[in-house]
Amino acid sequence: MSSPLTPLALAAIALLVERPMHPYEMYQLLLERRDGHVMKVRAGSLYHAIERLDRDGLVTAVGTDRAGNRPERTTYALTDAGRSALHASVTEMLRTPVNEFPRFAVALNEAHNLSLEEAVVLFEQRRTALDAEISELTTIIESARGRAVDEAYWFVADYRRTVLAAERDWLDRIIDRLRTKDLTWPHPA
Amino acid sequence: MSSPLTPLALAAIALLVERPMHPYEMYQLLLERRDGHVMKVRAGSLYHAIERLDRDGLVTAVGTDRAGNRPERTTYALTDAGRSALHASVTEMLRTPVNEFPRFAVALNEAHNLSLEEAVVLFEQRRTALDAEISELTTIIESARGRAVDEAYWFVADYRRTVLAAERDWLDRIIDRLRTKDLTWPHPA
DNA sequence: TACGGATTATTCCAGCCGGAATATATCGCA
DNA sequence: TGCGATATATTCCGGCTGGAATAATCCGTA
Repeated sequence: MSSPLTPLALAAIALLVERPMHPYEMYQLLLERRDGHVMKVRAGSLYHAIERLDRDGLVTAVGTDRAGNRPERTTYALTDAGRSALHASVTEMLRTPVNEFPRFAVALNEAHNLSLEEAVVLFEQRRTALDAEISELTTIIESARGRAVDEAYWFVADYRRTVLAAERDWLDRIIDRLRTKDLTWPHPA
Repeated sequence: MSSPLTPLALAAIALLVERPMHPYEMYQLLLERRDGHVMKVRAGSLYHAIERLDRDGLVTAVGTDRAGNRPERTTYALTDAGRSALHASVTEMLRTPVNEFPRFAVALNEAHNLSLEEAVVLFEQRRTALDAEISELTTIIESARGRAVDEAYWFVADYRRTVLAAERDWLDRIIDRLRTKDLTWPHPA
């Protein structure tokens, strides 16, 4: 019926599987659980996402409460349609790879606008930055292992690390081949 | 001054390095050169992008011509500011890795909402689809090699293939571990 | 030569995102 | 007890994307 759920919409629905809550509570939980590593978590976007879910009948307002004179908080609950949408979305997103056009590929495609020397330096800098990210992910993974968390809750970190490591290794090969002039480069700009 | 160039804006500027042209001509060239493999090429977005580049002084209208009674076509040329912006953007995009939050990672993060059996099937289907994409990329690479094109013009395909292969290998390991129950899965929904 | 379909070329609109603005309440501390 | 800083909670607005609408011309063909 509707287009596939946006990441934030999916996350919101997944939280409502646990229990009804209001948007700001979801926002806090997403930050606490470090979902920011996997998607962009912005309060503004979250409110918009929930508004759409409500409009489309995937969640429903179950009441408002008010603490002090703060704005009313609307509590939302999951509907059956929402539960199906979660299942359908996750299924589809796992099953089908889609090219999401990473910016790095765009840059590679235009890299010939730079000189070979410039490119080598930039590739080296990227390589270093990737190593740092990979280390961070390793720390996260070790910590989760230590706390004996079910692997299904953190294997996304292992996935990310694997892919980043592959990019780093590719960069290493390219840098080496650029240095030895094994890889031909067009006349610099 | 302005925020980093969008992929389409970058591509437009890169085309104007060759010679001045009008938007539709850029659009055709982008399709011809298969830039659609690296970014989303939509005519509507391209016109918007060029409008912004013009507003920001990175390109400038150098005249209009008219063939028959068709709408006037405005030809654009690159400015010095545009040339610098191209260089700066490519430099920055090559140098600094940014997490772009791939949808697959989002789905992995919510995969525990499915049963282990469902997940295995979906992972297998994804694995198969990835193999097909990898083959396609290999064909493209072989063809470019055969035509002795400078490698800098197609190494983005090699990059994509490398990353996809890493994802496939990761999936293979996960599928195997799920089958042998080596990887623990939370109580299914 | 009349017609339909593809090509050429651009504009428009609705949707999503995200930074900023807004407004109140609470807490630490001097 | 008064003050600023931070947390709570939501709304707003501007920007980018992309599908659809629009419109004229060209081309093949019957």
